[in-house]
Amino acid sequence: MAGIDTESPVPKYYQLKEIIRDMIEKEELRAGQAIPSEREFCERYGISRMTARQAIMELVNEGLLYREQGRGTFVAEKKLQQEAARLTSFTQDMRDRGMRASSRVLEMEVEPAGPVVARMLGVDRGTRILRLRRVRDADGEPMALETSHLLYEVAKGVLDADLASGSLYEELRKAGVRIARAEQSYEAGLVSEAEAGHLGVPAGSPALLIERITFDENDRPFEYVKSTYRADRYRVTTVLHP
Amino acid sequence: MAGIDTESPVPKYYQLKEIIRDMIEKEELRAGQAIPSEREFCERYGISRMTARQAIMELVNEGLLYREQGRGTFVAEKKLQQEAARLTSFTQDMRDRGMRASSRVLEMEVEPAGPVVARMLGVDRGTRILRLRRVRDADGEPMALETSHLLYEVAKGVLDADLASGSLYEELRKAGVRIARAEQSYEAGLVSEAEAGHLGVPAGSPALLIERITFDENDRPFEYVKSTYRADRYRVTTVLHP
DNA sequence: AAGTGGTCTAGACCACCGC
DNA sequence: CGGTGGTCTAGACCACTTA
Repeated sequence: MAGIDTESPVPKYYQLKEIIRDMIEKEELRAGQAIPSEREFCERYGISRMTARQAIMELVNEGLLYREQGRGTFVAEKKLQQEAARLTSFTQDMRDRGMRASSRVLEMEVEPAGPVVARMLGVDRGTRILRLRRVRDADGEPMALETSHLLYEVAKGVLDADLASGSLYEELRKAGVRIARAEQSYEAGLVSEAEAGHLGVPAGSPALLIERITFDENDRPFEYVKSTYRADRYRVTTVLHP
Repeated sequence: MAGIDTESPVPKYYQLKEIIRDMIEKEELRAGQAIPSEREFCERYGISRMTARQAIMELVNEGLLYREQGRGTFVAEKKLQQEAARLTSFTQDMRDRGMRASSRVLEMEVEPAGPVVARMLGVDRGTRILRLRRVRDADGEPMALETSHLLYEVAKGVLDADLASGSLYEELRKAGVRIARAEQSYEAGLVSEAEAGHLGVPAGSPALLIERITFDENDRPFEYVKSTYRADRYRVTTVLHP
């Protein structure tokens, strides 16, 4: 990417975005380092300042860069780049937190949907559901207790996968399920007697209860998950905008 | 908000943002409805198109509006607005949940920043801080206990505002503080002996602990808030994307 | 054809920062 | 002081939608 092609149907500001992204990816620019100034880009590529500005502002919005009045524009740290709440698997979530994820399957059964699960997944009561109950460990110690309810039609392709080590989402993606979005809720609760042993904390300890409904690309829910996270090991951070 | 004040130090594009936000809040514009065109705003307020455009683009980025090429710009549905977790005041949050917010001020003092507050706000220890401790009620019943630490330099303009009924953010916005983003974390915990009376639940009840650092448009933190929400009345929902 | 948003120009003045 | 980003102007041509 040597320069900007004026003849191209691709907008100039977009070409500049790609150029800057490339520079960062190739580590010509490192985290914390200043990128060339707006006026510098104008001269170098023969574009107007507003155009250079649009490219830079969009990258700032995406979290790749940050600006400081009077000083310059800088490459953001990786952790700042992941600001927005992303839909990730437990495996990826733990990796981001610098821990190693593993799992132990407690139960795995095909059963008819009960009233709650049927409502959450928008299917008739009695529809076949794969229920999967797992202890999720981080660095070998219990982090959460998780119960997934998957549409059997979707999940049957992953029945024989090794769910102890691998990621369910990884398996689903290989099976052609494209995840579009999820609705997730956070609530505080207490660890029950039944859960205490699996989580390795006393009953009555605080716990973060997370519920999630995951939708495929046709906006159909295919998974309903309830998790109990140990409050002493887990917190959620997000960035909010006005 | 009748028009745009050319003499004001507040940028024109930001004044226009406020005007559009107001129109939506007062339901002069409803979800799915088109807002005036860019050129219409230019004429109405005597500003250039790029300025009107900047205001609109930022509101699109924030999820309040969406644009369709050749058709116009429209007000987003509420549920779409909340897709990316939005930064709202307690007052607005309760309104969205169909409840009426009110507050009781427990403490309000100017004091030097301690080590934790100083670190969270990125200032020197001893910097003057306005500490505001409030019970936040929803429909007249306790919902949360909230302690705000505000930079005194920023907060002094709102000292005499009626914080019992009004929104702190509303007051800050009137005072010219422009909120850019916030970092918020969720954690589970238990209600302490000291908090139990204020919240109207027994000590040891589950509680959602929310911490927030709010940044102005220069990326300077000006507020650090710790809140304890009753788990039986409050849960947080967000939409995640892959 | 008229109106919308999408892109772009070539300037301008300002506030802030570091030297 | 010179350089940076922040704001703003008054135009321009384009692609797209709707009528």
